[in-house]
Amino acid sequence: MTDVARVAGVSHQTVSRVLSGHPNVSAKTRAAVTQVIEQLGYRRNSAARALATRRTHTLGVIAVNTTLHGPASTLAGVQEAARERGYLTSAVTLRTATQTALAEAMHHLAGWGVEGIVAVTPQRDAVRALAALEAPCPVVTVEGGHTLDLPGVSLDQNLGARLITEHLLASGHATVWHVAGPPDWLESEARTQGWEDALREAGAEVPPLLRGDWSPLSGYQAGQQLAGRVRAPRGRGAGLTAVFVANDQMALGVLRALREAGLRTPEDVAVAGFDDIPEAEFFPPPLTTIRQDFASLGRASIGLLLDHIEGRTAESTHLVVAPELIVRASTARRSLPSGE
Amino acid sequence: MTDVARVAGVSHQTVSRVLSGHPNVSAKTRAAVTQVIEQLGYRRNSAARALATRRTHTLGVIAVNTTLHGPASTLAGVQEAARERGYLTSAVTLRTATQTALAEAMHHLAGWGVEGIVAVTPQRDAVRALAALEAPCPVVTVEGGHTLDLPGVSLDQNLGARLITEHLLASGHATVWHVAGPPDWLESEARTQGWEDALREAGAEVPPLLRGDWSPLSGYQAGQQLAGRVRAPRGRGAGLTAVFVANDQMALGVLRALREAGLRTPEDVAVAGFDDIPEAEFFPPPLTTIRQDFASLGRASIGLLLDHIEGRTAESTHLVVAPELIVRASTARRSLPSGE
DNA sequence: TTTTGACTTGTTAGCGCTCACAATTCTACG
DNA sequence: CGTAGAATTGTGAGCGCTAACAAGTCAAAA
Repeated sequence: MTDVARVAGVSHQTVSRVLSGHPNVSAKTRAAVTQVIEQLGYRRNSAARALATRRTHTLGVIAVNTTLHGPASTLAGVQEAARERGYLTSAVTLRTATQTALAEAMHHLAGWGVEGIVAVTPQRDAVRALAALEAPCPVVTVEGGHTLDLPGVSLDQNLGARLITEHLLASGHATVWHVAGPPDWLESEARTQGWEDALREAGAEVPPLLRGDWSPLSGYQAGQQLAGRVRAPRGRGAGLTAVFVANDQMALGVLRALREAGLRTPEDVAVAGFDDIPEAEFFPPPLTTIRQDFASLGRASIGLLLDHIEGRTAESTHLVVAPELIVRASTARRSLPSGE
Repeated sequence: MTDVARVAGVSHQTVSRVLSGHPNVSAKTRAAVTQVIEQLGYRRNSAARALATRRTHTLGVIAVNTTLHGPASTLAGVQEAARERGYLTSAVTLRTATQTALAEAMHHLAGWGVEGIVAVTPQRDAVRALAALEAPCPVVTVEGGHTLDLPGVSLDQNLGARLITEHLLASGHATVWHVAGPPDWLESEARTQGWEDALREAGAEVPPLLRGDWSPLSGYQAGQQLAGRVRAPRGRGAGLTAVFVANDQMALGVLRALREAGLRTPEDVAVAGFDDIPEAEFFPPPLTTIRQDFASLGRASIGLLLDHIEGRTAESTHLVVAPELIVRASTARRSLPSGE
């Protein structure tokens, strides 16, 4: 910077002013300095800047399971939004969101002086641990629910589940079964709740719940159980004609199990998923599901976080994004209620 | 730091020495200082440190398409390895790897004083652009091929394709068709090459090439063409009994197209993929594929990069990792060659 | 006891930047 | 033409840390 100042024949402070876009610099000086900067290929040292301003302009991201479609897309949205607004992001990927792992991640980020943290931790325990941890900076959660007082953004999982369930009911099914995700995931619970609410409101019977762990394998196992129920039409499983699976990956497993049991989708059993992963359109058959705009979710979280950091009091500390129902072949309308 | 020094009754320099693990500090002093640090919850300011040492301990990652399984896993590996070695990573996600986008990303990272960059850019043009760009720091590529003089790590795509092809030939197929990825992707070309080599070595006919763009949709379209060939057994398509698809997502599309055309997998046409995405095991039918250890790839790239940065002359500037063949139902052995 | 050398600790000067303030120049009006 | 007020530029200090050197301490050898 001193070099630039010398060559341009001004003080280092003037160079600094040009770089920061300070208004009180004459057009002539600004042009001259800009040209020298260009010519010398000078770049302002961010460490020195951070030291002097006490602002690192760095944000941290803590995420679990970033190899999955949802978190990965969210991450991309977060990064992009932060970059646009002049911040550096650094992500820490956790295998499991234990209290210690979270604390360690936060410690790591804090060591680098991050000014804020976006936590993509959709598990109830993780959010609780996060709230318990005294953070050295503002924290915003993505899909963290709003039970605790952490600000955050989330998708209206409940609404999504209702949309799916109502769609299936409207397609002529007497009721809808549900394969839920792990009970400690907030998303999982919200989807289950939405499903149950929609059934009750429609006056439909609420069948027993099946659970998986989001993996295709667990969906497959749940699917085998479901297939068994269909085949034994007496008792509680009677009338199993539609299933809402809590995510697309498990739905893939369910579809396989049903197929192996000789059941057709959607003729014998309609199946719907949740997430709209890119593969969903090519499942056997193409899957009805709920599209989540993860990237927007990520962007929104950055907006919220920067509102906090940069002092704009965010009136709404909680943003909820609406989902979109994508209807495909796996829930094609049944012209005649079966079994009559 | 001054506070810590005051409370511990030593100079700030001694505190610095304790923090840096300098050997010449008496055990007693070290213990005392450590305790005060603990007590005050002191954390060394990384900006000041970077300013004084002229080392930011920050690495940049440039990646395309991070929402896909491969890049996302690689990213996770990179991050983890860097964190273990005391570096901060910052990722920039690009939609498309154009020269300008790459330059901008590099500029962004350079502005933050990154000491090295890992580029996950598997496209030929991207690597070329990267090589042309004069980087402000060492750059290591992942899946960037070794045609240019950028150091990097990659998986032996060629070998993977050979394994698949040889497996299919060994299963009793006269030859193997191939649905390739986009021609400007290095991975795509290497897989095509491996397939072709294996066929030639086995003395099998090399059928015409089909191409997709990695998406399930493009696989579906390719699958429709393939199905047409099977149905019209005169001419060049005769004997189409096995297909090697260049990635699992396209394979999903191919499977759907074949199924819709009334062809059974593997009885009528065997299908194999590449990548081993988590869903592959639950495809209809479970997909034979090549498993890639993306996380190790990411870790290896960090190893290579730090070798460069920290001055250890890396003898091998190019690492190649071996893939693993995963055999599943989609290529079940055919007991009798069909059509005889 | 004295001296030597190794070990331990303290002192000073920046790293490259921004902030607050001082100094200078320019503009406009009486 | 003089001067207030604004606009522009320069000066010095300091952000929190480490590198290099200086100084002090202690043990063992002479």
